[in-house]
Amino acid sequence: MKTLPELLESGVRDALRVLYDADGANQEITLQSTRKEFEGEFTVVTFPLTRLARKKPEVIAEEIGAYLQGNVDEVTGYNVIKGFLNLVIADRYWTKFLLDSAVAEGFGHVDGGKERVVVEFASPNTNKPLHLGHVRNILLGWATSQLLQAAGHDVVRVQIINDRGIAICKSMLAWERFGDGATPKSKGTKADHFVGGYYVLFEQRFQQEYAEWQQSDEAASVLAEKNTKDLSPEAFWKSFKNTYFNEYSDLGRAAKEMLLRWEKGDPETVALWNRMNGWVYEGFDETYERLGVTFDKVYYESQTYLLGKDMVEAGLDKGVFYRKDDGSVFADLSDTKLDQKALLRGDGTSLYITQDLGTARLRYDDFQAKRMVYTVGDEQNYHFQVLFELLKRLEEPYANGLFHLSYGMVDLPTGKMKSREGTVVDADDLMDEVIQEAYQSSLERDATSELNDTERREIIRKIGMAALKFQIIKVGPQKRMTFDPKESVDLQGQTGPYVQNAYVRTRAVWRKAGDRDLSAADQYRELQPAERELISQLYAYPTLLQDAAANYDPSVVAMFCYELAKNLHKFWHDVSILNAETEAAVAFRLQLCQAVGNVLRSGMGILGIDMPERM
RNA sequence: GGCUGCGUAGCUCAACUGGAUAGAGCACUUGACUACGAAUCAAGAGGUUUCAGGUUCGAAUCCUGACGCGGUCACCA
Repeated sequence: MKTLPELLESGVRDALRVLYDADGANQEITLQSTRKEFEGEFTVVTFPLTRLARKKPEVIAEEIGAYLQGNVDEVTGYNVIKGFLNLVIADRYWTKFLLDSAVAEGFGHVDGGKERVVVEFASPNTNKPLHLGHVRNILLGWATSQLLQAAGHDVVRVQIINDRGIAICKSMLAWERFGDGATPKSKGTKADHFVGGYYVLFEQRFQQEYAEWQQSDEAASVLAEKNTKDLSPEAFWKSFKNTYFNEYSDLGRAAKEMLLRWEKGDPETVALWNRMNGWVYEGFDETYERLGVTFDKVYYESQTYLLGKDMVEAGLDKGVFYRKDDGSVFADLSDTKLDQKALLRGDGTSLYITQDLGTARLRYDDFQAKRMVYTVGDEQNYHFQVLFELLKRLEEPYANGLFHLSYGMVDLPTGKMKSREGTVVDADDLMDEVIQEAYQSSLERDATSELNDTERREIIRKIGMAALKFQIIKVGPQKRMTFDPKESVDLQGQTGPYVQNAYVRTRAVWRKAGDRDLSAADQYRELQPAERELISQLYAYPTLLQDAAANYDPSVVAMFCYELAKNLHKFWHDVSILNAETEAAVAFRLQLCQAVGNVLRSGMGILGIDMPERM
């Protein structure tokens, strides 16, 4: 069966041929949904048709409108405003569509049959707990993976955890030296926070050591000798910090030695590393569960950081990379404005980018997916441009299916989050706060007072999480966003709870309706404006999911849910459901509530937001 | 500085990828619960889309330049 846009488009082409004897085959027909303030559901823009028809836009619109009304069954009316032809679709088309298609469970979703796609998101380091930045990443990545799945793809969810390197060694060293054998259990601290605490402790001790050292004779001579730019002592010491860590610091040396021992596979070091990372994963898993996300496979950098060298060799054989005299390997990407990029060091060891080459291949071997999505912040745009270009030059079979799902950083009202300044918003704290907010708000209402404590807590959790998730996902991914944790999140207006409330209304009316004969629904004839609005919006849902998936953009699903909820609220206000004038109207409106409720639950489900039955 | 992204109501964000009078929410003002749930609805006010040119039937959107704010420019990850 043809869709409405298809019907209307071919109708317009017919009209062009019949009315103007013009071949419209190559003519783009601009069709859009009609703006709220005008009557109709679809609009044809006639400005572009003036050349074919050789008439004024208004005249063309009038003539095509008349033609469509006369020749296309689904069009029962039209109106013309300037060059815009607004078309009114028949009530019986809408009622049939609702009862035949839209009320069905799973409406809008496509079942399988498409490509397999790997979606990577989260991908934290193990030295500190998850924060607000990770939250955006995780929500975005999860929603996108759900969206791709709803659009019919076979989705594999993965993350790669950076579990090695100097950072985790700092935590290990601090724990070893200052920890007194404490464990998360003995301290009663969430395990990843426990480990993160030692990372912070290391930094504090290091700063202390550095400050003391600055008073020494050695420091005085370093200052005299190396402060060539004549900086103030404070400024110089700030810029000298890395050098100090690498060349003078006891703690720095100890951390680096630990890293070396780890790389050599020293059993004691590896055991400590396993123990501390194990704690971190325990904590991460709790946070992931609270956020409602899961992974099909977890990769660890400790297992992938040596990969990719063979691909570099292959690239050398192919002649797409070159080796310098000192033994280092480079790719010349200057023809694509990406400059020269190092792939192997002079000593033959690999780099970040090398590892990513290898990991891409590894994933392809694991899943045979020709599409892979990387959910990573926009600070790494350049990195991924280079990575994808390299994989293309290596002629990897999946090279054309790679997508960097880039998103903007999350700022606080006070500016950027800085771990040094302690302004980082912790993920677990944030969730606690929004749920607390939802709790306060629920105290002012009594809609759930007949439920027991467990049930109420569960509802409040759903409301708080909906507020948080919706607030973040509704913003387009590439946009940098400001998030105010103090005001936590709103529960009214353009929010998750607002959408939930619309859903809860559709459920409440059904509870009240009880068992009822709905067979009269198809006798319903004259649609109210609020009903037409809702149905034509439902009609757009399947296409919207496909478009959103093609653009990797869950924010449009969020905005759609909001608009649908808004129209449901208006409908609720404008018409009676159970007290409607006829039995047909009651039955039809109940079905409409059912369909809207289903779509709201579906759309919000894609975003990772649960719907309560009451609130 | 090179490359790159962004600049829309007091604030947080939209604008179907070039279409109508640039829309929502928050905050502010004002109405609506004896009603299927008021976490709701209705109304008001709020704009030279940073600025200056250009392209065309038509520009927040495309081009050029200026100003402002990010990101990135390691044989780091």
